[in-house]
Amino acid sequence: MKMSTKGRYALTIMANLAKNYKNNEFISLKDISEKENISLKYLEKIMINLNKQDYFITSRGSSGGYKLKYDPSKYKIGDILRCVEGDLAPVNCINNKEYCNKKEKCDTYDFWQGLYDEINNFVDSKTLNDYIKEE
Amino acid sequence: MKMSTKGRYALTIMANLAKNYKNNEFISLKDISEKENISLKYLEKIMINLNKQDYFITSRGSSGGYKLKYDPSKYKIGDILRCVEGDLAPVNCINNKEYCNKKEKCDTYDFWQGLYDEINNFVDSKTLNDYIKEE
DNA sequence: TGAAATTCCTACCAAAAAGGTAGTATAATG
DNA sequence: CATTATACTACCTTTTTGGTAGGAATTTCA
Repeated sequence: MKMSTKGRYALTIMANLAKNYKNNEFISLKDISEKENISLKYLEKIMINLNKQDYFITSRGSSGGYKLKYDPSKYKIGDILRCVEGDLAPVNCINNKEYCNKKEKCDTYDFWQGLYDEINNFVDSKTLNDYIKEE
Repeated sequence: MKMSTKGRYALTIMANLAKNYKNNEFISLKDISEKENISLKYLEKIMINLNKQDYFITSRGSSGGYKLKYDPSKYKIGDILRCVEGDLAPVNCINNKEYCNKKEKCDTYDFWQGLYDEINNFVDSKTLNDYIKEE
């Protein structure tokens, strides 16, 4: 039950931007790519998803890049992860009635629902602000 | 971040055996396979992993099968899942120092560790007894 | 003004993991 | 001794993961 690199790298990107929030410069993906040793092209691809949200102010060209549009405390880590990973349900039958057509609820359903709630509660209780505070 | 069918089916198998604990008959995988509509051969493969633990009394041949060796309350769901899925860490760098050779701890490390703890605490707080009580 | 730097966008691809199937040996029952 | 069930090994197809490649469009800066 692993988070994919998409989720991990998305949080890494956001963390880098959060740390730079008070400094008013743009941060380029190239900077993050070099600092974190992750392929630039792969970061770009992940950024396409993140950028569908109302998360950033962007600028192209030399000395361009991204910066957070809002205060870091406004960004729930759960939202960031769901944005690139999709729903965080540990099994498909949660939130997806078409996946399982059994008439009766499975014996194991409540357990999976409980785990799902636990995961969501945790990731939604953390924001980018909590995160950079640990510096 | 999905649990694989191995984890789901393993819990399904164990739940079936737990429900049958007070009845002293063996339950065959064929019974479970038909009841739950899962391939028998796949269940056998999953059972090979579970059977490496000291979980069952088994019997081959006609009217054979499996039954739980101990009281259902002795089986933590976390242990069952880890048995077939491996470690439940959401990212590889937890519990696997060879995976990441960075000298300094990543900014995101504490978040992932926290999620890992949350998941383990939940799955280890549930046993097969909790589970069948919900019937 | 033009070269360099950067985001933005689409397509493709190789390796790994998921999710099985097949076949056979071994053991117990009736 | 036929049937039923576990025990074990090998193989295989599809999907997902984790990228790469190439080339716009846009902005800056020398």
